[in-house]
Amino acid sequence: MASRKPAADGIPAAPARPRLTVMRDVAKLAGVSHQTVSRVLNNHPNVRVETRERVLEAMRSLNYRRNLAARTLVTRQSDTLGIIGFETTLFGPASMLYGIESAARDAGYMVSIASVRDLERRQVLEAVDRLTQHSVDGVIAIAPKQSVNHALAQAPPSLQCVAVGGSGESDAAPTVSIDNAAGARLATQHLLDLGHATVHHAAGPSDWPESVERIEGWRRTLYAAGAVVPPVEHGWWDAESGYAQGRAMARDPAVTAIFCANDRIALGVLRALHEAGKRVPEDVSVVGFDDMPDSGFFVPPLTTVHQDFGELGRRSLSLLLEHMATSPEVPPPDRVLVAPQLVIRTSSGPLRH
Amino acid sequence: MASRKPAADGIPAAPARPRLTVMRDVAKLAGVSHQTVSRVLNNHPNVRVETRERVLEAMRSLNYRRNLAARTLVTRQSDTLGIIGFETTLFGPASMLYGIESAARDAGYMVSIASVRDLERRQVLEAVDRLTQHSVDGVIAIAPKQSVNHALAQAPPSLQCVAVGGSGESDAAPTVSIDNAAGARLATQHLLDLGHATVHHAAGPSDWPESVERIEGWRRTLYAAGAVVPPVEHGWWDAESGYAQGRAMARDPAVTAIFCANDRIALGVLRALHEAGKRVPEDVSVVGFDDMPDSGFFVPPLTTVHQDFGELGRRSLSLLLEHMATSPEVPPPDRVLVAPQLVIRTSSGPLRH
DNA sequence: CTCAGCTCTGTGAACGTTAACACGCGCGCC
DNA sequence: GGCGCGCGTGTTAACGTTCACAGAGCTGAG
Repeated sequence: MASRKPAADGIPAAPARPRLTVMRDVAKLAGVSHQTVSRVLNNHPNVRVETRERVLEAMRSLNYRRNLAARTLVTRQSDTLGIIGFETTLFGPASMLYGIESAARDAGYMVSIASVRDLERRQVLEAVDRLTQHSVDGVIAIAPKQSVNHALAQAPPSLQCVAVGGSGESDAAPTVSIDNAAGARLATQHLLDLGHATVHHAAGPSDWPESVERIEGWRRTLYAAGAVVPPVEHGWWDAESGYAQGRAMARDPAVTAIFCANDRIALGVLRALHEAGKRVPEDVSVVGFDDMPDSGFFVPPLTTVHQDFGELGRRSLSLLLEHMATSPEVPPPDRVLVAPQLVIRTSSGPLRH
Repeated sequence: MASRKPAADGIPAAPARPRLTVMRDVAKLAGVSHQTVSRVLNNHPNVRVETRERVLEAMRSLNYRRNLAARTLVTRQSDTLGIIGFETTLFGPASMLYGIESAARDAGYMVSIASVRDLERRQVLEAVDRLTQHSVDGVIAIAPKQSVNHALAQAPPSLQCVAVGGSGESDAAPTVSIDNAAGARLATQHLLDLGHATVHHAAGPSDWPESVERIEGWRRTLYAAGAVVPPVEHGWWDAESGYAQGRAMARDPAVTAIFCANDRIALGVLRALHEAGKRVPEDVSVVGFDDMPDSGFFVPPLTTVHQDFGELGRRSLSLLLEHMATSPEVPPPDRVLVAPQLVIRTSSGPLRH
């Protein structure tokens, strides 16, 4: 029925353009002007209910959808937000991405994504460029390294950006992140309260603000408690690095409590401890950071600091929207901190011999 | 320097529109018509090199960027692809997403994402609708459930879709997925070869094709080897489900080898085994599926079936592009299978008492 | 009664690009 | 020498919206 008939008249072939239904068609059917249709679409108040109803009906019967490209052309806004993604294959960034996307959808925005392989200025700038070219209305950068903020500072000033997951030290863009220092404090204090003389730290990379802030929080807490601050070695965010650090620590009998920069590192530490014949938590307590989906099923179930990545995404979106609403004269960029939460499972406990 | 001056003449305020640089400006500077600029931009052959050079120079000096919205309006293609995402917070889907996005970028496409909270027809259709409205040129659906294919069948026929990660049983769209049956065969045969009388299976959800195909591959392999096929219980894709299934299996002395539907389930199984005092692999061998980043650091390191999610993404993209290139008359949809690979670590071994 | 000021609607002109055609020029061929 | 043809370029008209106006009809105050 609905199949397109080959033009039966003299014309050899129909033009390649299928002629989609546009406002004019709706207008004609409803017996109004295209402008009235536009008004209905944009919820302009000054349309008689009766007229509006007629237009709506026409749109329905023609299965009309407005052409966003045309709209974007004239309004210069696309109802699309850009996300600069990094390592989005990992749980944390992937969750933020999801959180942002959900929130954006609820706010009526589409989301386009530009991943970067690494966080060099050039790549970030190129991502920004790709996004601008597709005329996004704003950008959220999953930006766990300083370099991103530097790059963002070079973005066209008309483009609103917010950075999520990084440090707030840049003045390039407002930032939303977990309160890493608070999380580290929670974890460290928990271990101290359990009676451990001090707490060792299996750290992340040295050039990631998240890692640095966790170290800082951990260090301060020890200092405040008058405990000795053991030296830290930096690693990557994965289990392999945790395993390496864990092996070293397992050899040191002074180590009775380890705060890991994230759950994956904790997984590696756990394995190293296991191989060294140390029991957790009887001999050594371990605490992670992130609360990945399965960390409750590590051996033993991991005590960890829970991050609400979804909340992070939502907050960053609302911050962006807020900044987009105010005029482009730059207000002092804010930093939003999301409070983390300690989840106590069985990998931490008092020292027992 | 480049700041906008307030109009000094009689006009009270500059119009809100900042007047961005357009083809006409470039044309004027280069002393050609805007059409020539367009030709340069689109690499039309019939432009004298000298002219092209002049235009390019003008574009550079004006920092011109073409307005994609206008281009989309007239060409009816946006150079943007849509992705329908599901559970993109998990490693597998997140990796596919990343793989698709990278491949798309290399092919000159932008990627917009529409997540669905669950895979009901209505939500999927709504996602398709959102994407069409933003005039994407094609859609890749991360579609691990049958319902998605059904929904896709209802999408406007002009919209090219490919489904990734699902079963190929639908005729709605071409599909690319891991060869789940082959993967299951690899795992099962490996355990059989190790000398186990039979292999138990910790399964995923019953309504996911991936899960069903893995069961099927496992079952066939046992059958072909003349081994008894133990009953399966379905669960979810997470460690919790694996833990529950693992506890039950730990009680059964006949269980000496367990093939898990994914690595997270394997993690739970490992924990259950550990708690029950069973040694892995001495008492029970365990094999997973996915090869998540840290499964090499489980206790013990997990033997598993490696999926190349990046390849999956690339293949689905090239399939989509291929289908977009051929005219809309629907060619019989293909199914592309990506071969998985067994990664042997230490969680599997011969039975030892 | 008149005129200002609402409410509702229509008309024409952007927006910035590509498509379709037209034109002038030089070249080779008969 | 005429003619056809390909090359490089310019001119004009879409594409489907929204914006800025203008105008018709009504209301109510002076």
